[in-house]
Amino acid sequence: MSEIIRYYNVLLPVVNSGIFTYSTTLDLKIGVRVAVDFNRRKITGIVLEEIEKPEYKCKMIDKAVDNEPLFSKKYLEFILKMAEYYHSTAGLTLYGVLSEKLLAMEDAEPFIVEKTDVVDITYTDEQIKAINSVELDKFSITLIHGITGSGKTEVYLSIAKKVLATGKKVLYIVPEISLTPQLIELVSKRLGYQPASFHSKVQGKKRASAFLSFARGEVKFVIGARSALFIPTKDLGLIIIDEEHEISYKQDKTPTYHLRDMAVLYSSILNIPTVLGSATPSIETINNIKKGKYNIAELKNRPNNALLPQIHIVDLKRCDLVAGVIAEPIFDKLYETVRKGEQAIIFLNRKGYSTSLYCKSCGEILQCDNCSVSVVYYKSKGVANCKYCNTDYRKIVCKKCNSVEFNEHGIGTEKVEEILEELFPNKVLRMDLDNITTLKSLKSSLKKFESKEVQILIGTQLISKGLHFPDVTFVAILGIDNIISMPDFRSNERAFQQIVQVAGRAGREQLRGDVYIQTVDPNSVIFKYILDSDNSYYDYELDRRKSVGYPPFTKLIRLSLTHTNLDKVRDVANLVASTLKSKCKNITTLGPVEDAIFMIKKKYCLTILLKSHNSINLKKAISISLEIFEKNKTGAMIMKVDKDPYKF
DNA sequence: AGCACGCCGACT
DNA sequence: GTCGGCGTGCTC
Repeated sequence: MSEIIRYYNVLLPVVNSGIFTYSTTLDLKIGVRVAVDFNRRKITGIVLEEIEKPEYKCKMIDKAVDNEPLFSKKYLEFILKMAEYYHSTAGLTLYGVLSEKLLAMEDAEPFIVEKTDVVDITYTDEQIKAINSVELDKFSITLIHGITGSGKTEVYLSIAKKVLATGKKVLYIVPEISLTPQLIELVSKRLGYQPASFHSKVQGKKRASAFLSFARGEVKFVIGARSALFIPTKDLGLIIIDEEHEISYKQDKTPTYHLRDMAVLYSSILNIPTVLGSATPSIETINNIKKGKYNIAELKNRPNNALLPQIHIVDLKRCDLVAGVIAEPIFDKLYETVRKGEQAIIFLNRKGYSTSLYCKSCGEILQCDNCSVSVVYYKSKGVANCKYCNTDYRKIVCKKCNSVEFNEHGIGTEKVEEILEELFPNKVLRMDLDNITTLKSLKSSLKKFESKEVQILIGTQLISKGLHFPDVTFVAILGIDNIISMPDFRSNERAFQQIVQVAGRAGREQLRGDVYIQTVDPNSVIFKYILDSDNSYYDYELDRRKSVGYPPFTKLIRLSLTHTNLDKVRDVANLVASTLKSKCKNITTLGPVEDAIFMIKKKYCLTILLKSHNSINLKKAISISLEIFEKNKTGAMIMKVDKDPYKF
């Protein structure tokens, strides 16, 4: 008797649809991984469904990797819906969220969970109310809107413990790995064991082990970055998203998904709760609360009755600068803080020594050879660097007049460090992505500041959130004008969030904090709302977005076209835009326009922006665009479709 | 995205 | 006569 041949659709981590049919004599369950031959290479895919014998010829499955499904049906449904939402393909989406390597991994060491001592705390009434407001046995989204230092983490962990008690698993997502040393310690104290962590710095065997152990349900609690959402966790019962407003939750490269939105989608499919937390929620989330889609619980006080810091706006036009960098009133206050033996944080959103260099003889600004941006000067390394293509320029020569003498312009953290080190020797520490490259360097820097070995911490957004230092009483924000002046409809939201988050580092315990912000535009509307310290900012911003027709009141799609040949990419972009303008009158088509950074890595970048209230109309427009593009593109021309874009 | 095929210029 | 540059096309 001959064996029965079955046909399965297999999801492969490749572009185009990613769904291909293979035959086998095996009886396979949906969600098991299989090794197959695809276009002359061996890859691992996931069984999606059994189908009737197709008309075309299929290859045989080489072998089944798992006996029992590693991926649930709901997980696969999630990937398919995610692909649909972002106008992408299931194959490319899978490729983007799980590396081929991780997918192909056959076995890994079990993850070892280290036990720790449990330290319980008592909760405030507000915290108890927030904890009890989350319904645990069904889909719901709850925002914990708590001021900085109000103990949001304790609320998440208490909810997590309730879910863990039912045998289900918990995923805790944080925006940056920098938050985790202090956080992991706290989580261990509450749970009684070390949580597994999963992020880009966990690689190789450790990554495989964390992935597989969580997928098989052996690990109950994982702290991770964005990518952790895509571990096919067994019996997931709760997703926590800390700092839900963080823009780093939006992934730049394809698939350009937003972590928060995908967590909401996934938890609706799984029928489980998601808890969002922030002191400065995104406009999108506040709008969803107003529409009744999300719930909210508020924490308006700090547990130890610590007061929120006092905020002072300093007009740069009306005061002298110390070393050309820091407003004199801010410097005086810093001096006093150090003298009293307290600690200070100086926040500046630019790393390096100077943000640009210009020629002493002809005034030409030094630009990167491959990208249309000015290069950042690093005095300590003696190089100028382009942050887009990462080229280092060691010999710095003016392209226009061959001069080798340059002036610095625009201040970075390295320069602030140099100035303050001279004024306060051995009391200054700098933390940015240049000197914090490993978890070890992060931990040792944090320890230096925690132990009060140094009194002044200078840093970029790396230090803006989640860190808790009891003796910081003074915070200075130097570069807020850089954020406010960005040509982006979200720039004032970002400035608001940045100020409130950084300010929240001050006076978290007994000592009251002071926050000083220096700006050339003290009348900017943003400062009015920060000084008001209620939530009227959100009403103002929602009104403004509505009146100018921006998200969350419309949907945006950004088409970005790139190619080495400007004429060719411009022709195609013009053709796509003009076709949309004539064929899709029910949406607004803007552009094409040259990007703010017109050339990156020798490729020209053009943007077409699509805007509409109606996602079906947008969907139609995208398929028309893709069709026109595919017909007319030449060579390696790329058109990226970015739904709900964050960068312009 | 890979990967191979194929067509043309440069070099032994 | 052959090596290899990269434009083109395909993947059950």
